[in-house]
Amino acid sequence: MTETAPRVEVASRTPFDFRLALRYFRRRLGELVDATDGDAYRRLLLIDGSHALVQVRAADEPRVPGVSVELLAGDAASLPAAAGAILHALGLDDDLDQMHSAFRNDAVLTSLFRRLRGLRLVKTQSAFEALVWAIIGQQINLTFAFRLKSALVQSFGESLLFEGQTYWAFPQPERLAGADEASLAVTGLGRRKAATLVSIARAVAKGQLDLEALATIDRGEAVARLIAIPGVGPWTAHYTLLRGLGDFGAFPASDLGLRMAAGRLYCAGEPASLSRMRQLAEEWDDWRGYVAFYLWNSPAENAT
DNA sequence: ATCCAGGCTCCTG
DNA sequence: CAGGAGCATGGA
Repeated sequence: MTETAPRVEVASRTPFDFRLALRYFRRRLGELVDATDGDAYRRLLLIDGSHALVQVRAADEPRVPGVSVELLAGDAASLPAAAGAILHALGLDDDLDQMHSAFRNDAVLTSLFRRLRGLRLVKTQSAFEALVWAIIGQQINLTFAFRLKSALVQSFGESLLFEGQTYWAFPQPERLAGADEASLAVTGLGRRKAATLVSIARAVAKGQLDLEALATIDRGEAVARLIAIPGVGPWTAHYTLLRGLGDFGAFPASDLGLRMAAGRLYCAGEPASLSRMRQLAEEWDDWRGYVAFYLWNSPAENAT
């Protein structure tokens, strides 16, 4: 079975709590791409065009924080790349100590960091994945957004059957580029989002749009380029930079969930106003996006 | 039917 | 640049 699966240990900076990452992946039932199985996270990656199904668990030795990455299926040669992808996605190199000390005089954030100690910003496997997910999630409730994502994944993503379970990779732009807008709209996306997704997928597939390269330029310029795409606004642009490219200074200030969570911490439960959000973002400075991820993971029932 | 949901666009002051 | 009116598309 899996006893002989190639595997590698990947170390993390401290603090790190794998259970919080797992909880994030489990936040909605029916998630196909980021799969969980008990205490394990499983994901089908495409590495150099071939399938690599990885299983991630907390490191065996709890005194050394990190994860073990096992290759359940695929070419053993792809294990290092897979481990690197997981390291990045789980944010194991993010310097939480630096963030903690930057806000050591901020009682609210210090309490939030303590409550979610070891939580790291979960990144997507590509900027394209974050952008597509953001577009799907615009102005609809999250439950419905997850359903739409599943439909998209099952139509355009590659899959692998392993031990009776089907695992899905997030759709490649090349595949989505060939989609028929009309039939995409039928799945509930709506004409506008369908058109936006297909046009982005085509631009990426043709090499006209290099989303990963946005990480190498000025944030303002990156946002401007994303917003130039019809159907992409500031919220989508910032979400993409944050979750897709790990730009901790990106911040979707208008996000409803953020405004609610910030409201619980700062505004007596009322959703924080946009101007308040901007003010908080100023305080949070280069860590504003990372703080946002903490807020998203700070549900009402956990509020102090 | 009515209001809401992890917005976007266009139009005003 | 801030604030507001439509707009789209299902859910509860």
